[in-house]
Amino acid sequence: MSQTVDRALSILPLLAEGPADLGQVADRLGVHKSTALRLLRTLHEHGLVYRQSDQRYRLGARLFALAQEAMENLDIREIAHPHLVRLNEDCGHTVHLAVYEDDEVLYIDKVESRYPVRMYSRIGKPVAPTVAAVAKLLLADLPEAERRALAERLDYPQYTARSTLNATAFLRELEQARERGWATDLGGHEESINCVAAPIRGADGRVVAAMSISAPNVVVTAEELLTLLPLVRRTADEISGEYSGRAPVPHPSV
Amino acid sequence: MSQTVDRALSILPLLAEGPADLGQVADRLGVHKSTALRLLRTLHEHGLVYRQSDQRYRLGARLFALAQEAMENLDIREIAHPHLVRLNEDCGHTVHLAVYEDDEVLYIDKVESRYPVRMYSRIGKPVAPTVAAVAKLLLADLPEAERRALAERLDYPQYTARSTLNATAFLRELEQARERGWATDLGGHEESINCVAAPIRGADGRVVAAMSISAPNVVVTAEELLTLLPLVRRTADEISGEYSGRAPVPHPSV
DNA sequence: CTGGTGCGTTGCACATTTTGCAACGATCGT
DNA sequence: ACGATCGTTGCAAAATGTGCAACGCACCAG
Repeated sequence: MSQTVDRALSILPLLAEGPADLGQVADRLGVHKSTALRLLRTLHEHGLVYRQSDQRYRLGARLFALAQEAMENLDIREIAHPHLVRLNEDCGHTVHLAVYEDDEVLYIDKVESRYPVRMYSRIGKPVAPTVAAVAKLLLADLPEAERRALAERLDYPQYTARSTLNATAFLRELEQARERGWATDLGGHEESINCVAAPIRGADGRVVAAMSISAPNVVVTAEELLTLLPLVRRTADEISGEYSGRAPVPHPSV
Repeated sequence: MSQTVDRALSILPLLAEGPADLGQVADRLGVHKSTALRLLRTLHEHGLVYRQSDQRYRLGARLFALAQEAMENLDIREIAHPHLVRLNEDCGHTVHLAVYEDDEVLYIDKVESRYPVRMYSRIGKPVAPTVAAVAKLLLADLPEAERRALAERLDYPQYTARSTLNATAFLRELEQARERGWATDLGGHEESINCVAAPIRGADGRVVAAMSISAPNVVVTAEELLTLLPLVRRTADEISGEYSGRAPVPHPSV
């Protein structure tokens, strides 16, 4: 807990909301203007913050570069990508890859169903953890204590009538996902969108990532989407096998 | 210039190279392990750094989220995107959107080619400033003093036989780009890839971004690509108009 | 043209924060 | 089971960051 660094880093989410001038930053940090100035200067030297022509500050270019490099270093992503593309070619729907990290679930790769890509557009954005199919699989694999603590800590926004209601219901869903080895989100986030997801496991059997197929009701019904489940699970298992370094892996004995 | 913050931020590019343990971080920072530990802890609390299961550190999730939000707040990008998509539909090639910021040129949007052969580039990745067509336009608009200083400061890697040779040649290219209002990269970065680019201007006439079409020789020759120049320029002008506020935009006049 | 207001910026003295040390504890491999 | 390696903690010294007050500058109104 370094106070100075803590203050400096607090500026970043603040600027993520939009550009701000020195006074605003100082106010929201609760420090003197001169202090805020020095912090901003340091951030600026590192390219994390940019000073636009009207002298206001906003997030800087290096942030993109860093996020980019970080992404490239995720080897699950490297390995999985060709499989995701192939799955997309087979079924035509949107394919997602997600990981869990520090109370958050986030997409790290995506293959669009519609146009030839606009990659990284939503990649990196945190996912609604209580409803997303991939989130259920990732959280279901946490140690029980942590899982329960997290379930209590989360909010349960009612995006739709089918959204997960509360911690109890959520834990039940996680249990089911863990037993079955797959999960769904049937209109829990957006009324007309369904997903089916399968876990990707490392050599030790722990879930390291999860992938899903998403499609709107207008294209395929939930029942039709469920028929793709074997395809998703097979793809996930192939990725698991490759990630573990071994040849195609057997079914996790459940 | 805050020493503590400076050290903490220096950790980020270091971890961007790949995961590292505490000792490695401390060594490369030139500080004591306990110091590095506290810095890493602070970064961790802010989600910029993640501690993986083997206890090594790597860049964290919030970095993605921040980069994401920063991207969404760039209104040039918002405005330009549909135009880029349309241009891509018309010509089929890869379309890029780039901005200049603090000595760096970087892509902030991209629409992939419909052709199987795609060029390698990534949103958020810094662009080779001495050869890229978009870079020439962006740098050509800098004030003369700054432009010359920058030209001297840059390296001139000889990616190919056609890469810009040195500062003098570069400044000449910038001058030409400024006069013509467009620029090209004919095999200057990768032997077989050509680009044509046009500038996007704000209400005051300053160049705020640049866009380009890129295509490999095997798909279209440089001459053929140049025939698309009017299309690129028209699209760029449309975006300029909309960005400047005086154009068919959602909100009517007030 | 002039006086005033709001903003970013600088030098400085104080003290709070950070630092390196050394010792502890855990984990892993032999 | 033992030693080596790595992460972690408390503490005293001091280096660093902090707030203050004054300055410069641009913009606006009188």
